[in-house]
Parts: sequence; C-alpha cells; structure tokens
Amino acid sequence: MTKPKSTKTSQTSTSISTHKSPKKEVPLSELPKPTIISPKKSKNKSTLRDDDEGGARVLYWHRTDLRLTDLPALVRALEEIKDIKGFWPIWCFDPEYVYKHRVGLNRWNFLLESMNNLSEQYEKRNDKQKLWTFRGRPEFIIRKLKLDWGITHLCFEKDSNAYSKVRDEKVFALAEELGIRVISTPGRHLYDPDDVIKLNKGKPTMTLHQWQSVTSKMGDIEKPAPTPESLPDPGSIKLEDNHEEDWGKYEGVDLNADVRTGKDTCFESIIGPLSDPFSVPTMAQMGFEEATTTIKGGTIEGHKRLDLFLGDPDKVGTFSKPHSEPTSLEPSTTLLSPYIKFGCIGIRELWWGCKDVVEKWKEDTGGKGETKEPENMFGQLQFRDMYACAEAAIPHFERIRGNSVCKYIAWNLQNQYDLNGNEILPRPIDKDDEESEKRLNAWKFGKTGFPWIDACMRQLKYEGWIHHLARHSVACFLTRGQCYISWERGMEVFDEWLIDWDPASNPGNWMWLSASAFYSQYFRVYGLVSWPQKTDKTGALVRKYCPELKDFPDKYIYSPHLAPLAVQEKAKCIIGKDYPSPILDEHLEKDLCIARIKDAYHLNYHGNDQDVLDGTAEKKLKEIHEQNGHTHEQKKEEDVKKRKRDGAGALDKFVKREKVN
DNA sequence: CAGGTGTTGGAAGT
DNA sequence: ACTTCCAACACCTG
Repeated sequence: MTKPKSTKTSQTSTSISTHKSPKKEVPLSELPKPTIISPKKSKNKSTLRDDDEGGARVLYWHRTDLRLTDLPALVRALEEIKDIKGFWPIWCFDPEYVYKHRVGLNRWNFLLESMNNLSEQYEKRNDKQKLWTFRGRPEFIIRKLKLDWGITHLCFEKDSNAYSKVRDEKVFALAEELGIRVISTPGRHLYDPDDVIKLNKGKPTMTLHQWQSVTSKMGDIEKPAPTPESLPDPGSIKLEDNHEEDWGKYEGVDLNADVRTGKDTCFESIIGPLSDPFSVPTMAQMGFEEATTTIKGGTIEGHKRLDLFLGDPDKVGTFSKPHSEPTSLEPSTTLLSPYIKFGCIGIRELWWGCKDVVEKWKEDTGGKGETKEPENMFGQLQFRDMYACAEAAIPHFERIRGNSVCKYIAWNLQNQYDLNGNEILPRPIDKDDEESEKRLNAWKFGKTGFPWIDACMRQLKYEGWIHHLARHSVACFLTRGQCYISWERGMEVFDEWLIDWDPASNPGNWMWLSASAFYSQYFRVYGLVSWPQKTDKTGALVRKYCPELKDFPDKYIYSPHLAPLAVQEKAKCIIGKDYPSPILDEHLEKDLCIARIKDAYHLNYHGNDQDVLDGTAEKKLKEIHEQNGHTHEQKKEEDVKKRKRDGAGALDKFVKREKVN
C-alpha cells in the first residue's frame, strides 16, 4: 500500500444478521472476529437431543473456501468450540442453484475437482474425515442434520455479496429456530467489506484511492491463518430416515422436481450412491457433459501455481497487469483467479507471499524496475476488494435498473421488467432489434468477423478463462465501443463461461468497460485490429482459436476481410464463406457509440432514477439522439456524404464496407 | 474553481 | 519505449 500504515487498531466486526444475541468476547489470536449468533435459550429446548449437553457437534459448511490453508473461519471454529464430540466439514449442493443459474461446464468441473481435492486434504489429516457432500438446499440439510446428528454449531466463512446474504439470513433464522449456534468469520477479502463500508459511513468505495484511504485506518491485513494439523473425528454418520424417496422432499414436497434435467441422477436423494453416499457427485451424475478446459481445480494445484509465481521474485517485483500481453498463447499473468474464486488458495497467502518475496528481492537486487500500485499484484488484489465493497453496499449492483451508481445509457437489449419490477424471464427475443440480437449471438460464439474478438470469445468458451485485457477488449466491443448492447447481456455470458466468475468483480468490470460506472473516458475505444497488433503482429492466438484463418499472412491476420481475393484463396479461406465478414463497420459504429454515450452523460440519469424505472429516460434519450443526428440511419447518410466529399477512393472503400455489412 | 490525475486508447511523431 | 495531441469525463486536491 502506498499509504503509511497506521498502528494496529482493533477491527470492528459487523453482524449481518438482525438477530439480537449475546456476543461472547474471545481473547484469542490475531484472527478476524467472527459473528456469533446464539440461539435464544428459552426457546426450542424440546427440539434438542438428550445428549446435546455432553459436547459440541460441529458442521463446518464449505462454500467458496475449498482449502485448509489460511482459513480463519475453520481455525476459529476449532479454537472457539470446546469439547467437540463430532466434526463434519460439509458441502450442500443446492439443486435450485445448480439448475437455475448460468454456470458453465468448465466452472462445474473446476468446482468438483476442487471439492475432491479438499476431501483428500481432510483424509490426509484424519482418515475418518472427508468433505461430507449433500445434495439439497442448505436449510433442508441443516434441519435434517440437527435431527439426525444433533448439530450444535454451524461455522462458515462469511460472504458479503447479495446472493450469499439472502442465503445466510435464512440460515441464521433457521439456526435460531433449531437452537444451533452460528459462527460466521470473515476471510474472503483483505478486509471484511462490511467493515470497510461501515467505516466509510455506509457508502461504497468507488475508486481505488477511496478504498485505500478507508482501509489505511483499519490496521494491517491479517497474516495467513495456520493450517490445522489434526482434525476432530466426525460423530455419527447415520441418517435416521432411510426412505430414499423422502430425502429429496421436505414436508412431503419434492423440492427438486422443477429443476430436474432428465439426465441428472444427482438429486434423487440428499446423499450420493449407497456405495459412496457422501461423495462428491460426478459431472455425469449432475447431468452434465464433459468440460473442455485444461485448467485443473484444487487447493494443491492452486498452491503449485502460487509457488510457481512466488518462486520468480523478479516476476513478482515487476508484475504489471496493464503491461502483460493479452495476445500471449501461454497466460502472461498468474492464472490464480480461478483458485481465488473457489478459495483454493487464501487471499492472505497471496498478499503476504508477494510482500515477503518483494521485500527480499529488493534487498537482494536493489529492486530495479519495481512496479507500484495499482499496476502490481497488490493493486490487483485491492481492486478485487474495492469491487466487493461496492457490491456489498449497492443494491442491484448486477443490473442497470435500480442501480444507483450505474449511468443510464439507452443500450440495445436492456433487461426488461414487468409492472411489478420483476424481470421478464425467459428473455423474449427482441423482434424490433434483430440486428442487435444477431450481433450479440455473433459476439458470444466468436463469429463477428473480427478475428481478435472471435479468438478471445472462443478461448473463453473453451478454457473458461481469457486474459484480463482480452476481457476488456471484447467487453468494450460489445458495449461502448461498437455493438451498443447492454452490459447486462455481456455480463451474463461471462457469468456462464468464466471459471473465475466473481459476483462483485464481474458486474463491476462490465460497468467499467461500458463506461457506466468507475470509468468515464468512453471516447477511448480499443481498436479491433490495431490494439492486438501492438503486442503480437503474428496473430498467434487467432491462429490457434480461429484455425480457419491460420494460413493468412500476418498483414491480414486481424483483418482478413481486407485481404485481396488472391490472398484469401491462397490461405484457403474465403471471407464471407469460410469465415464471416465483419458484422459491422468498426469506425462508423465507434463514432456513433461515442456520440450517443455523450448524449447520455449530458442527461445524467442513473439506474435508480424514477425516469429510468418508468421508461421516460429511454424515450427522452432516444429523442435527443434523433435531434443530434445520432441514429444509425442519420450516421450512415452523413458517412456517405462525407466520403463523397473526400473523393472517389474513400467512396470505394465505403461501398466495400457496405457490402461487408 | 482551476488544475492534476486516473491500472490497461489511437495515431503520429521522436 | 517514450511524447504529444486528440476531445473530453469525474474525482480529488489545494
């Protein structure tokens, strides 16, 4: 951090629950303070088992923290709870989540591998242990395990994002009803986002400087939590009710009926096959095809990658995200993001690992060429925290409507809502805007006719990962650069396909790239040809992911539609036949986008303005575009006139362009 | 309220 | 690899 570190102050701990419960002060270690919810003593005594008084039976609920290293929530649970008679690390597969959310095969695959790997880590430390995996909604599983295993404590790593808050509120309420003590401990971020927001008077952090300035008053980032060497045994693993058909039901209702795919066998009961009842499901059991990615999940794999990076002090010391090359065939960055997303590595391991390496590297070598924040790794991690603090403080962060920080721009294909404010789903195809539907589809499946964009999107689908700046390039193209399509639509595709998808960083970066929030220099647009050419004139990534173009000469690799027919024939790839013609005119659409966004900025609406909610803003803005000559038809006419003035050569070029369109 | 800065633009110059 | 200009936004500092 660039800011001077203040002396260590006690970190505040924020309860995300509204329940008023006595909070026990624990004079323990340096670990972040957990939120502890105790059940009301007088109530629900009748639901407790007779042997409850004799010791603690503890569930550690894993969510996106699939590791044993640097896991403050686990360490805290084991230190805090005395007389543990039973300990079960569990995972709950919520069928509604599995089948209703857009999660691609590569991400599922990574998750399952990471779960299996975590289970092995438990077994290594206690051969009676594993990751006890259930198939069912968390509320249902917890209720059942209270009945069957006499659970007294439920512990997990705190999550501050909107989805998790709703889920956890339900669990807090259920735990209170059942007489289960909940211990929720921060650990996913450098600082607990709720603490940062509180210190920032309830406001989100919208710039990195804001975040740095707030957190500079919060003391040092915690050191990595110690890895538990031994773990308590599980208690009973017997489930009382062995009527399999009832396990997927609650109070007679089949909870999973509406989400079954027909191919899945995963959710027929709350546990897996009787041969291995608590096992992690396979892709086949979940009804999924095989994944295509080459990126392997797991805490061991994550630590290998971490060690690889930390083992190269020069790389750590001079790491600069904006100067890493998105065109590189081998990732030019660390590829740690998937492992951070699923908690395969701890964020403090990475932070302090880099700090120690850089410190020593500076001593040894003098630290020539050291990069500073925000370009270096520390800055990257701070940005992740900044987005988390924004997401946690801003309702509807993941969409335009109702989002107070999101500038309103009259994008094509915006999400539509009914009169009650509910999104209309499944989303109807916009018959009035077939052009945008075509553009979105071409973008998603890598058929835009711009090789750089297509290569990136095909890599994204295949690997579940593309370079950060490649994400910028394709996002800019879809939104503020050329296509003028709502960032919500692009965000959804990333949501589905990225292994490292994050509920705060993804919408945050989409708002950034669409100049809707965080960033406002909408006139800076990535070139579709010039930009990738800066770092790779040979188009290696294009040749790999768009193999139909592999025999084009370097000169035309990013713009094959400009190659003479003879060149196309020699490359055995005719544009418009073997590879698509460009779906739009790069420069014409860029000018149009800039002009319309300028109109929108002047009108200055945000997602939560009444005019946006009732549709007035869109109408007004489109009128202004019309007046200013910023509609498609007007712009094309103007373009024709301009080119006529400029002479025959320019006109020829334009006619060619028109044919392409 | 002017002026500097902002992780990652392009084009044309040195 | 660096500078300047392009036309221009929002935030922060003094």
